[in-house]
Amino acid sequence: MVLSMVETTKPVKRRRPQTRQRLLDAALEVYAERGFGNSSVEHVCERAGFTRGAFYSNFTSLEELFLSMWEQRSTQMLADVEALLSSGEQPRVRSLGEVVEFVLAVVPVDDRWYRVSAEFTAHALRNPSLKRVIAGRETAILGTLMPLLDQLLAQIGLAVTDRAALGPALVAVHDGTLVQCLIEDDAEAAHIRRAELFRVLVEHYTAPKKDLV
Amino acid sequence: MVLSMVETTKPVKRRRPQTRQRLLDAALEVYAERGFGNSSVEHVCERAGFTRGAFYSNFTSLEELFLSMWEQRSTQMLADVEALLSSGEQPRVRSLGEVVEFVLAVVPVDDRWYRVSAEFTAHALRNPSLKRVIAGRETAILGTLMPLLDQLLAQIGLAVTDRAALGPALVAVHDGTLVQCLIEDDAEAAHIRRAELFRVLVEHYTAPKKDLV
DNA sequence: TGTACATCAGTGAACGCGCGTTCACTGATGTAC
DNA sequence: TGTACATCAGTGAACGCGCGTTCACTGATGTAC
Repeated sequence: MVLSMVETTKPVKRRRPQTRQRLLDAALEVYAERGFGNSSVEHVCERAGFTRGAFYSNFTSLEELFLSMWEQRSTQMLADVEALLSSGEQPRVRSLGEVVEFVLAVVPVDDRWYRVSAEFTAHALRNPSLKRVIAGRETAILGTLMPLLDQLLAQIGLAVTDRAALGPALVAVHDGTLVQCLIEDDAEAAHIRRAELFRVLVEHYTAPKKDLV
Repeated sequence: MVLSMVETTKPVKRRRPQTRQRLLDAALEVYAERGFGNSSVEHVCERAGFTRGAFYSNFTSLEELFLSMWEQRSTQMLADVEALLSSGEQPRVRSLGEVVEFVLAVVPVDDRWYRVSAEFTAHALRNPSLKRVIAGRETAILGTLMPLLDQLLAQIGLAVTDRAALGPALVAVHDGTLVQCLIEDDAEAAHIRRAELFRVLVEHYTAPKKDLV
């Protein structure tokens, strides 16, 4: 309510934020379509509907735009998941299969985004300072998803036994199988294999709650 | 013997193959260092010690060079593994841990290669015809490694129960954990987690041989 | 074995384009009074 | 509420560079006789 009032009583005047956002959005599209290396300032501006000068008024380089876009999308996606968890209805699950099913459903699927992510990962492999960014993203993802997993597992009387192993394992399997899902002809089969793999892992690093406490 | 005779009685005259190879080798280095998008014909030629004309005399585009290099390295790596297996001494293993250890040791580790692979994967996500190439590589890798795995497992009285699931799972875990190994500060820990993950998978998709036959 | 000619394979100059980057300029928006 | 001025935010022309691509040329290698 308060927010919407602020929005209406303060109609768009200073356009900077909007311009920035349009450039950021255009960047995702252009990068996903052409790849980072084949994208130019011109391409992004054309897509966003600006001239090149507008770009330089908002960013210093494509590199900076790329990084900004990536960080914005990353944090936004996690924020979405957390909002879904805290405010929404708590899901009810009855089996390990349902646990995995729900977690996978929560992870958003966006071809463009994962295309860009793959490129970003490749980029980070050549850029030490970006490695930290990637590592930070992994930590953030786990920080959001592991509590959800705990909560779901608790419903069926299970608890994670080895957090330090399961976390990175899930991320690795997520990344590895995602590529397969995007590349293979039979995406359906790939998704099924993916879910099964998650199940195997969760099952292995999990035990009935009584045995722990 | 015969080969070496041929080589010595036929000293280098026609230089084309050598030139091609030097360009292919330079391509790997340049791509690994700069990324595909930031590499130019000029860069590759400079690295190889040729002028740009030499490039156009051997390839039609960077894209073609990239693909040639990738396919050459891919097939070479598998050929190396197979040579090691067929001619070399058969390894003796006594536990599942040793099986995984040996398989992982056989897979070559080359930072530059995996940097390029990550980029190639990202590239393939935008290029349908390359998806086939990636899928073919997965098949080829499994075609080489699964027999090895079978052989090693047999030594400890185990056999794979679900080939269709284990194969892609191994590839996914390989790719996913490799990125972690290359990106994380503590590569040692990442490698250990990696091996454990392989062990968990192999263990899950394996059973004592008697139960099968 | 030597000579003449043909082909191979790479050189390096030249051309032009795409695009990064800058910057004077301008219309829109905000502020002071 | 209106006017004058300041600042914001993007325009679009201009400049120059890197580099893709071509091509006439040349020295090296192979062939015929």
